[in-house]
Amino acid sequence: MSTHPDRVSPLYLQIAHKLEQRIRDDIYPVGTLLPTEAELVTAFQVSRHTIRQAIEQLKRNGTLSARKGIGTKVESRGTDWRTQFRGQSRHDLFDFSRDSELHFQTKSEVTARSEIAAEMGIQPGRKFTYAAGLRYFKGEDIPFCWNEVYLDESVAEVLQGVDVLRKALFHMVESYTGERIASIHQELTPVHIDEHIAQKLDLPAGTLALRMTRRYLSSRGRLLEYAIQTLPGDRFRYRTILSAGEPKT
Amino acid sequence: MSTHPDRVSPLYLQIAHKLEQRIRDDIYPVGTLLPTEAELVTAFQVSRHTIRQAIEQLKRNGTLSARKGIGTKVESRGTDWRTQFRGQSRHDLFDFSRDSELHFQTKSEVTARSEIAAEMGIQPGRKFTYAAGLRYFKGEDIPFCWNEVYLDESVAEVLQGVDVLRKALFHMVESYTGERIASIHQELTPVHIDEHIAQKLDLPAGTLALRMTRRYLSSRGRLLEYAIQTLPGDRFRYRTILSAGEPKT
DNA sequence: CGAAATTTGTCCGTATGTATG
DNA sequence: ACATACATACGGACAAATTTC
Repeated sequence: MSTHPDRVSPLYLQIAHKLEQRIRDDIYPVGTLLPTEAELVTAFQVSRHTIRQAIEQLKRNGTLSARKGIGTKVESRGTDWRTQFRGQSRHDLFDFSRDSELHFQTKSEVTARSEIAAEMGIQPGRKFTYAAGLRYFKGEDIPFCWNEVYLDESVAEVLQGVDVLRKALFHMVESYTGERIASIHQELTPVHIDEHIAQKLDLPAGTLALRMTRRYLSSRGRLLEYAIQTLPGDRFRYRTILSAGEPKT
Repeated sequence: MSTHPDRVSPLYLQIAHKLEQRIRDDIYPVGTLLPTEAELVTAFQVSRHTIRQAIEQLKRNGTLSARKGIGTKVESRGTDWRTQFRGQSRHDLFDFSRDSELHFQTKSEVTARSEIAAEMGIQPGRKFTYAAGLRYFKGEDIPFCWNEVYLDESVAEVLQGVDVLRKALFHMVESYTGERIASIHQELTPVHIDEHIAQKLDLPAGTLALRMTRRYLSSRGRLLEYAIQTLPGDRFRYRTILSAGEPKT
């Protein structure tokens, strides 16, 4: 019926988000059991397959866990990006970009000088497009992160005319070049927010933060994108889940 | 050793393993496309759903990636997280168990009270063995990290009589129980080092640091070990590679 | 102790949507 | 315009683990 061809996210993701929300709202408190799959099927009026896909998502990031004969348990409300950033695979970066928006404030052409070149791990002198701005969660007014990006001149075009970014930038780079980003090198360090950024984020200077840098490399090892995020530490945790190959049985 | 020989693993896992093997054997070399799902269906004589479950597994750990209209690409030779503990740089946190030693200073029996229980994600009242000490790189005199460990009483024996730890504790737990640690939940936050720890590390109080917590869970979801590391931020960075291609330093 | 009910896990079949070439 | 290939979504059936009676 309502054939709305609007580019909506898949059903199972919509349901995953609704479940997350209900967990955050303590409708499904941590430590309790989720309604059974059958109940969710009738509640959401979708197939069991779709429900299981949604639950699968949330199991993967540690929000839920399930056991045969028992049910599905709420393990944490950790999927709120405001309090926990999960990172383990490219996919998590997609999720992150989809749930937030990056509003650029400045853009310029720069040449990497020695210090920043060393930080980026490249030879000095290469040209980049630099862009920086605030990242907001969709539907919120308060920025949660200061975001800087260096984009290699060979792919700088993808940012032309873009004021608000709603997708993962590296995915746009992939589409543009037709080549896949082969690896992403990520670093985390604790920092004090400097005055300039503190002002943007409306925080006192010197606040604790995580500084996350990512180097996006092509399959030939060329640095195509370098991104820096400054994440206030009182509101953020970086979280990963390392899981062994063989699940329970 | 072979305790449960007659337990059959699910079809999709068997297929996932076969695919992994073929990738390791260069039958499906890195960088090439896997046979299409339809071809795999006829090759393995299972439903497409099962093939997709197998591929799903391998996409999750970065072995495969897929794009609509194109195909499924072999990204790397499958590695579970155990192998990521090896072959990293000296400053990578995953190196700890191999390159460093943990010298315990205190050990005691504790009962998890509400605050710490909430932090650990368990019910209050459970008993643990608490141990804490300094971690040194092998051959160095200066400690680089304050390390605290909570060990569930069911496995507390592994620490008895141990003053210096040279192996990964969770490996010892696995050997002791014969059960594999199924997942590790890791969190990173920026902190100021408190006076007590600063003294141990010979640093001024208030120094920037990374606080890393790890929750080691059995396949049943039971918390067996909880570890906290406080890492001075001026000397350390947390590095990871997402969706790793070959890490050719 | 055993049988039944409950709940998640696995597996199959089918159809349609969407991005790519 | 068309074929290809993965993504999403529906349906049903039985297996395996657990709790309940």
